[in-house]
Amino acid sequence: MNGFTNTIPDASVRRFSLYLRYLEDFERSGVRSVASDRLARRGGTTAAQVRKDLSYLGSFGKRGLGYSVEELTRVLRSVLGLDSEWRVALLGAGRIGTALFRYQPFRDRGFHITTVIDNDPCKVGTPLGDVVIRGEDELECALRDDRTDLVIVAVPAGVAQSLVDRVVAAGVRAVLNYAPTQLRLPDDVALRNVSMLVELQSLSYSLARRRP
Amino acid sequence: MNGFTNTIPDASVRRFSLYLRYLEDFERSGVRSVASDRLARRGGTTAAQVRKDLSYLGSFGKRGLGYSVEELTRVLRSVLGLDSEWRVALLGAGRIGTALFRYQPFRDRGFHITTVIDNDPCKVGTPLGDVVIRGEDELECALRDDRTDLVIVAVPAGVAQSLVDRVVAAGVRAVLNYAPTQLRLPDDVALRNVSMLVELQSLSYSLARRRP
DNA sequence: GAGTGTGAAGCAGTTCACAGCG
DNA sequence: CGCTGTGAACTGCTTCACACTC
Repeated sequence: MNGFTNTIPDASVRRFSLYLRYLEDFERSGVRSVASDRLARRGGTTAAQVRKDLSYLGSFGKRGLGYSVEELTRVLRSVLGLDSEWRVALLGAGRIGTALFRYQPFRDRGFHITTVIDNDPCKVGTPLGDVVIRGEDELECALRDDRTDLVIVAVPAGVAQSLVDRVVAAGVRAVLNYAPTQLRLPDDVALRNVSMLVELQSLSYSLARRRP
Repeated sequence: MNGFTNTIPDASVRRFSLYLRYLEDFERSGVRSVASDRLARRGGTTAAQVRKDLSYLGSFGKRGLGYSVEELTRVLRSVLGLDSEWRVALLGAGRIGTALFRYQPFRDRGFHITTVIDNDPCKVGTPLGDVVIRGEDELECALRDDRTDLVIVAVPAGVAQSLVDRVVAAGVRAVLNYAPTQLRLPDDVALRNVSMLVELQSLSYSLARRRP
């Protein structure tokens, strides 16, 4: 592995998150070193897959032994950008938004929700945890003042696009979208869609196939 | 297309959900007929992709014209199993669980949450919407009585596996997992994982790459 | 003419298999 | 000897290109 200018497949990056999760479990149970096939069994992949994924990051496995849990954890954290504290704005303080706001794993990983925006006048000015909910009209200045890196969209489909346009114009370069709509963004903005309905419907597809 | 015994790629099935969403928008705005490149532009794919996907379902486009919005909607609904009413059990009535319970798009699509299970004694016996929360000990009989087709897991990672083992033993064949853990299931049980952390971390990966 | 349906080509991610290091 | 790291083969999704139909 030349160690630079490589493009890591998206699928591998997503698996890094999973490996990290397992490694933290291993670390907690005092395991110091782990081989690719153990990681694979834990995560439902294959040993070759694990090694290929990790080889994108360099080569720090010990042959005949495996990977140092501590070292691999550190590398994955760093690659995934979990060394930095990311400043996150949450758009929408409805049920989904609130649940995300309080979701502990986000906080544990250094994602700090510093801004919450909602257009309901009853909510504006009230606190959500340690943050005061602000109105839509304050969007731009909130993003600027809080130096927002990343936005989580949890508003109804109808208003998502126009809000996100403003977010992008304000310079944010990463969007996690929970709204059930396809957002149009410039190419240089990273976008991830989480569609609960797509997942659920792909399950009902398998159920429907199963008993014809 | 021979119309039978074909395996539709998973990626296509997931796009079906998206196409359906767009078609419903089109239907609402009175559009009767839609060409592949219009669907593609709406969803950020290519026209060839749309046609290939739809060709798995048979061939009912009109050459020179496009697809009937009404017909295509009906076909996609049927393929995705949205004609049936699915009976869903929700495990975990915490913040995530509650938000999912009330999530309107699920209800609109015929996913009916008929059972809610939580192990918090304070919650057991209290209502969540139109359903009374039941204790963990009632899991098996609840699944049986309600003839559950599908289970949504929204409990902490630590208890997810053991609960799901019981769910599978009770005959449920589809699981939507929101718990941040890798579940081990028999091959004949359909599983979809939704990991909010994986998505968020893949965004922080792109952010970290961007400004080295 | 406009737009579908589809083999064939292209490409990306996965798996294999083995040389090489600890 | 065990397990990594990796080119090479493979698999499966995507894109292309064009014959065909309305």
